[in-house]
Amino acid sequence: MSADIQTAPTLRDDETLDDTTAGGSSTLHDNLLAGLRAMFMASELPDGSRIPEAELCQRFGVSRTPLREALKVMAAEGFVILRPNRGAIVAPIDPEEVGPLYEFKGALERLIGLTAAERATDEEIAALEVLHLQLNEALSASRHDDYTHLNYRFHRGLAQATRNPLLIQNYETVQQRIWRYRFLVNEHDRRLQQSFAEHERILTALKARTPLDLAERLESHSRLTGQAMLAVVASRKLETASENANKRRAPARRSPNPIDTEQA
Amino acid sequence: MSADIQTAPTLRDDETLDDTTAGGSSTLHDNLLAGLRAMFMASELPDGSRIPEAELCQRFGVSRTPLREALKVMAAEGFVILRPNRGAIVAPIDPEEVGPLYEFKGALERLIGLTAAERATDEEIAALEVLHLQLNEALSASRHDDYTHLNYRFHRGLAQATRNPLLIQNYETVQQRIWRYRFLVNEHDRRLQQSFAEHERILTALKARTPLDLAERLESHSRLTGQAMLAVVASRKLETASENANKRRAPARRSPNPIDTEQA
DNA sequence: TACTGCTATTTTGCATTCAAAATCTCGCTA
DNA sequence: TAGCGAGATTTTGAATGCAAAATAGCAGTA
Repeated sequence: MSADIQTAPTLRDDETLDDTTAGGSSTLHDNLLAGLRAMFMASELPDGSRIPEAELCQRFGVSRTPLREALKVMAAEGFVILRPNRGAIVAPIDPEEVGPLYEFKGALERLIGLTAAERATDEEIAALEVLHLQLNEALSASRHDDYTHLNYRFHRGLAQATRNPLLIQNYETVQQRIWRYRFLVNEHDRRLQQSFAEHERILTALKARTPLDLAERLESHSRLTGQAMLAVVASRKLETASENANKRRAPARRSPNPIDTEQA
Repeated sequence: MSADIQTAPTLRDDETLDDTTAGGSSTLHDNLLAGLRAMFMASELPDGSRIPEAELCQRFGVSRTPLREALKVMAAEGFVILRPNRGAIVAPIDPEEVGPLYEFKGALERLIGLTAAERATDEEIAALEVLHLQLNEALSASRHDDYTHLNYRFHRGLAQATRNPLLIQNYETVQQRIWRYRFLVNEHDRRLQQSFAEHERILTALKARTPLDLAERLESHSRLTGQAMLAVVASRKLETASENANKRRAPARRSPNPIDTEQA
């Protein structure tokens, strides 16, 4: 009866940590939720766009009932906005939410640092080191997209090392919400170099298992990234302020203009 | 067209801060969600008990569809556990989750302290002072239940002063999840006295608008409460460990045995 | 041509229905 | 009497149906 023991205590790559359905036997609803989340992570749906129930039903091959259930959950998590009688839309990209998002994330990072330093297993630390090496490779090769993905996994791994399910879940959600704004900072080499240097120190603190130190470095890392994003948002805002004098209904769309401000 | 301006900037008492449906026109689903949350706050459903869809449908006068939608959301928030094909149950009281819950809450408290100290309006501070006075009255009169409710509102008010919607929402959820465990500490006068003293210092720091100080006091206040609960949990566990040698399926039910350990 | 108001179509919210799964009932056997 | 199993009943998960709301289309007017 016992499942095979080959479940190594390393960082799993993709998983839908949905603690809501005990047992794990997949209901249609849960698969849908996973599928939708994947779509969001892949940025398949343009932000602000209406979510056509019918279309998605087709795509996933289900009826409207389970789809709508999934959308309600996504709405509760902030990825979707439900307008009564007017359909669901992908939560619009809103520069205003970057601040609160990072402020909140900072608090979680700190807790992650405090607890992961003490609770991470040696295996987990080793796995994080591997990720760190891959991060370095991606950076050297200027594979920015890889870097971003690896970075995501690195921080998720750290969160998981805390053993606090509530923290893990909430951190994951925040990460996913921030994911949509990554274009604000992604392609910029300078910030990436800096970010990697911060990771270096993070890993050091983790290996030293010094909670306060790790907490401080994680929080700071997050804050710096957030500030970099906000700087872009701010410049973007100034830039579009004049343009939008005539053209209504144009909420700061993405364009290749990431970061070139000082980061401190 | 403009609604009346009489919406004073004080702390509102009861509200269902559900940012998920923009606009605010109530859908059945949302009312349901509010109703269910109210039921949970009122502890109307015994923990671990099955949630009879049919019954609740009757009670709320709706069909199963919107009810199930609401349950999915509650499940995502951790109040309900969905067992595929076997119905939903009220998330069982689990002493194991008190630790993670408070650990997480601590991180939020800290952020609340840091930000509320700077962002609270004078009106909000005044409103919190009023609550504080009422808290005092309740304590003096040994109206413990009132105290607990006022305490809930006090901390919610503080959270709202941060102006961070994400923080406000998550804090509210955590508060609600902890609410179910309040019996572990509630009726005990000693902890209440201590708690009130801590509030005194919190309010002082808030009025002085000293972020680090307020953060430290809030975090500490939360930690102490959490520790008090955990102490009860621990003693409860010891106590029932022997009893449960024979009687299976008895997950530490409530009984009048709150706190008498040192709190520090 | 730009705007208003009316009708047709689509989309949404919810109720109902239906098949599959789980639970219960009760007789049978050891 | 305790344990087991086949069938009936209940409950769940999901599809479908239906009324209300919103949207689109279009004719008429200024």
